[in-house]
Amino acid sequence: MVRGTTGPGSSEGLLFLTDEQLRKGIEAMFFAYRGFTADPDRILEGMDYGRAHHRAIHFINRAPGLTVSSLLTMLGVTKQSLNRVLRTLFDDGLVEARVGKTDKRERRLHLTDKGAALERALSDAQRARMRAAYRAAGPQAVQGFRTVLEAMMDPEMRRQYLGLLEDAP
Amino acid sequence: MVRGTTGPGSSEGLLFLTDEQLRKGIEAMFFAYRGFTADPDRILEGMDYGRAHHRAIHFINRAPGLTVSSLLTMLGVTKQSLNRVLRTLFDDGLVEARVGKTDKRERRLHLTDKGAALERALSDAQRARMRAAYRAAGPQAVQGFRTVLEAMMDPEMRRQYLGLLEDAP
DNA sequence: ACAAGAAAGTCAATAATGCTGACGTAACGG
DNA sequence: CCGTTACGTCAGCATTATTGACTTTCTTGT
Repeated sequence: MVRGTTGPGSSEGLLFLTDEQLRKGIEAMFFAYRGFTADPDRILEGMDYGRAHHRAIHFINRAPGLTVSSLLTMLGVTKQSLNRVLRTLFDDGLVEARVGKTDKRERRLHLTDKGAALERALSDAQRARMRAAYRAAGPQAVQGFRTVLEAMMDPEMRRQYLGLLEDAP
Repeated sequence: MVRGTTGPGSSEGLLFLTDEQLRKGIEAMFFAYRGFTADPDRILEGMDYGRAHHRAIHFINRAPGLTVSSLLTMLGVTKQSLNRVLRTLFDDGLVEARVGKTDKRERRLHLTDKGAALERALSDAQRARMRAAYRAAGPQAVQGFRTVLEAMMDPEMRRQYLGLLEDAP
């Protein structure tokens, strides 16, 4: 479906990028992102949490012991905004903060068992969808998918993203 | 971390999908979507509009003469939510509604010249980013990108999406 | 012809997520 | 000791979304 009118360019080295093709890409992003968030949203709905909580939980699980300000940078929100979310996660015993060892001003964030359980539920759902999409699309498509997404990020975000890939704990 | 020297599976027919690989895909979606919306957001900020207005304008431009309920379905929001957005667009003279020809209950939505101008500004910015990403990634990657995104949509959204591709008015 | 129902608009209340600005506390580092 | 950093918090506000209830206008099936 990508080509339609195009045909050419697709297989060769040249890209014929019509506005029409670009718009299809834009709409694909829009609809796909809805699908991407649909499953976790469904799980979270009615349990007093939302997407913001999911994102916080995701990154705390991804890099246990990260500081509040690191999380702030990753999520790209203000500390006031994040704080509201973190407070409910503390209160509900999903996340705990440990005072930094070398720098006692820092709060190192960790998931509790309860928090890890919710994280698993959320990411299982999201991974299942991702896995299905990957399977349906095939290996080459997966490679291309990641490549385009990476190119679409702001340089700063890309740095974040690649940074995450490196520092395997 | 099975991947490391990945190589495997990538070129053959088999997919080795570790949780680690899937998580990378998930984070790529997250960071890329931020980039995807960053440029239009920048344009809209401080002019009293937000992402919701952008989306409405996009689809009205995409399918001029569409009805309110079609737009509702595409955007996946409630009519009360959409109405607030549409009202400001009417008031500011960016969108106009024409009574349906065969069914007078319908309001067929169109962009005014002013609305079309804003649409162009918004989509130029978004297309520029998309074009740059496509160029950087190459033709094969573009194909894969669209394929995976399509597979990631909910079936209903995919129908919408494919429907849009066909009915070029 | 008339009732059922669809398309659209509206009022009101509520929630989640984001923002800015202003302060306060504790701890690090020179 | 003093400036800066890390974090938390209070207050106020905007945007985008939700549900529920109700009205007007118009189409359609019996």
